[in-house]
Amino acid sequence: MDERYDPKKIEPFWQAEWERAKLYLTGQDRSRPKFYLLEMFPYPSGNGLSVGHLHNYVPPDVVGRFKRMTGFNVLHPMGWDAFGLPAENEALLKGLHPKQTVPQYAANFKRQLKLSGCAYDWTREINSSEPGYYRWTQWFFLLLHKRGLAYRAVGSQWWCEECRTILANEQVVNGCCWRHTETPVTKKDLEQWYFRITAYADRLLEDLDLVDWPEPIKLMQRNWIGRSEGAEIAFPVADHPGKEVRFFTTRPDTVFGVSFMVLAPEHPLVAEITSDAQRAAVEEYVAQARRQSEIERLSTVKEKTGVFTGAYAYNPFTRKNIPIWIADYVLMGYGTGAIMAAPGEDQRDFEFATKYGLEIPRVTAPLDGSRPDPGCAFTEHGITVNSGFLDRLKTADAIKAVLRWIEEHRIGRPTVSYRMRDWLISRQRYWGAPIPMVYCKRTCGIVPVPEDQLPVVLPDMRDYQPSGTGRSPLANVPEFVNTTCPKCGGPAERETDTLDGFACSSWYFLRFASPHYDRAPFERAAVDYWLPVDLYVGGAEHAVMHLLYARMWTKVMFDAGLINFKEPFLVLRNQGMVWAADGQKMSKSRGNVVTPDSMIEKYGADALRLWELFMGPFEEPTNWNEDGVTGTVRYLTRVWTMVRRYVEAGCPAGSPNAETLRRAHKAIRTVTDHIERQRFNTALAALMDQLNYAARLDPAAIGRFAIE
RNA sequence: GCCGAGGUGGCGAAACGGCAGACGCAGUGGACUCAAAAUCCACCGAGCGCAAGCUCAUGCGGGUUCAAGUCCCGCCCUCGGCACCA
Repeated sequence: MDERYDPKKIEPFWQAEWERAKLYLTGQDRSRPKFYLLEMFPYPSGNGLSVGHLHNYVPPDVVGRFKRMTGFNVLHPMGWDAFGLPAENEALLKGLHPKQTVPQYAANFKRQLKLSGCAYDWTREINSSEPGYYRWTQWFFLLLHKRGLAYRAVGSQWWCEECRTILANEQVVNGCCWRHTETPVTKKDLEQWYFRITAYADRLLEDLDLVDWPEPIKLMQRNWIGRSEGAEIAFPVADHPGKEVRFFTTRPDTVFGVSFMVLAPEHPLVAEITSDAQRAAVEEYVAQARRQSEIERLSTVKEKTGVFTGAYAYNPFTRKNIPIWIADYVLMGYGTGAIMAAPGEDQRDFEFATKYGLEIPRVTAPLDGSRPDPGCAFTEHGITVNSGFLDRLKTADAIKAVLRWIEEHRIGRPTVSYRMRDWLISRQRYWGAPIPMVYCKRTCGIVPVPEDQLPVVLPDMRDYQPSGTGRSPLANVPEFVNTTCPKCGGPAERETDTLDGFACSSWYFLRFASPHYDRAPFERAAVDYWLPVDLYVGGAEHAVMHLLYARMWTKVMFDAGLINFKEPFLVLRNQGMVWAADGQKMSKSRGNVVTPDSMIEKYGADALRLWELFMGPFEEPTNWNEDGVTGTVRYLTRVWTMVRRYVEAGCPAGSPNAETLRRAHKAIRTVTDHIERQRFNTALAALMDQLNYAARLDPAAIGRFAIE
């Protein structure tokens, strides 16, 4: 044995030894308990992994090793989220092709993870951009289509001018594209494919109770889904027989206080009811609202604007005609795109009414008998007043009474509204799984590609730049586009949009159970054994993207009888973000990136790994600071020295005294407990404490027991 | 604006309502060395004291309790999320 602790000698030797002994292959003995450990699979970037990324991989790796050593069959795989905007944008920026960059970058990630001593079963490596994988992503599209959960619709949708593609709502962050955080998104009208995630809104909400996730993440999902109970009611439009304004409200008890109505500028009724006198002003306002980017809309959030349409609606409760306005504070995408305005009880309506001199009736009085503040709306529940048959009822009872009334008079019904919209999955981009649909030119219309004809292979294209016209670059490949209808054999064209990259990551956790299976996306028996994931680790930034989508797909598969569980990730933990030493994001352009390679060169992989654990609490954000690595190097050196003394003493069997035994047991208990609760920093502290004690003892006094 | 997380030594941080600061980093003194590095030993929140010890300390102000970093009420600050959702 060497004199000194020298990681440069030890680590390559043992890493080669692990590989030779196939030590980290997934256990196959199904009589053992299983543990499926998964980190969110990364998109392979040319920048390689930083020590910040490693904070996502090393602590879970410790859990995996711990579980393996305590008798579990561990599935701990790794793969590449290779399709989608991040990979394609990076390749475009470098003037390269993702078909070359992705495998190259993935190989580098793999090299770094191995260098860092992470114990993955690399025989299960997957890459979502390979036909053997995306074949099944397409298969899932067909499954959703078959189940009525994929549909095509025209709509005004978010468009990123940088990415030159439509984005889903979840992928718009602060009014900007999630990949280009400085580029405001704009609206574009296109016919697009959607997944009906809203059909799962209630189950996505309820089943959050089944999982052990960080509360803030659950809350973000609840808010994103945004369930509201209320009523949908229709008021007739005066002088337009048969026309009515349908609206959603959560406060039907305030109907007697409705003094005007507001439509979203995009509302289809606007063109039909606008009076000649108001037409010019209305059209000008609609055009201006359309031009506005999301950012501009947000920046003017305080000041309400709108225009009178010249039309009136009839309020059957007050039996008065009330003016219909348009305003961009009413959103076409929520409810019905129209509201009843109760300015006495809604602050937004109050501000609007104040600005445009509209009537502000008061129909809810505070419970304590005081008068509402005349300077703002009274938005709390209270006692209904000035409201005919609702007078003197408490808000909750008034709501019930109105619901009965509107159902009796057939002008409305109780209903539930959600903020979440359907998931728009068409991308006008090259680097994704082609949507497996065909448009028959003659008779059959939209036809799904038969399952046995999958994959619809992504054609090779040298020039894969997004066009910006709203059509995917695939539209420029006639051999791809022109095909025959699978139904009638007549001439047909393929769908040229590709699937959102988040489709790939909505089922990858299943693929790892049987990554090479080629008769279905997964082998049922393997999935029944391994799934759901027991510990899932990744960043909180995916709270309402990947995590929501993957939950939805899981429920679809459950409904289709493909799997027997409802939630894919039983336990979720978010590692804290590691910022650079300067408190900023680690990035090449800022020159503040620290790579695992350089750290390992200086201190060794084990010292780096321990420091990743010891830096601070796993789930807390932190700034990178490598001063403390000295401590973990020292710790490893002391362990080395102690073991060497023990070996030099001839490995005595030893006879530990009661105190030594007590301490050893306590340390084992603490370390076990803390690893299981992801308290890696304190688990290591307990080990250091134990070393401080044991290092003072005579080797003969402790024996193998305390050393181990 | 709304929702959430957090605020403890010079620094990273610990702490079932029970001796605040475990474990480390940095620092100070010592041993070893011609010397340095490494290693080992001791000290290491602030103030007073030769010392035993005393006093003050967990963002601020109140409260509950034999006992509060921890529980309750009201503020301040930092970070994260949502952002006119009717």
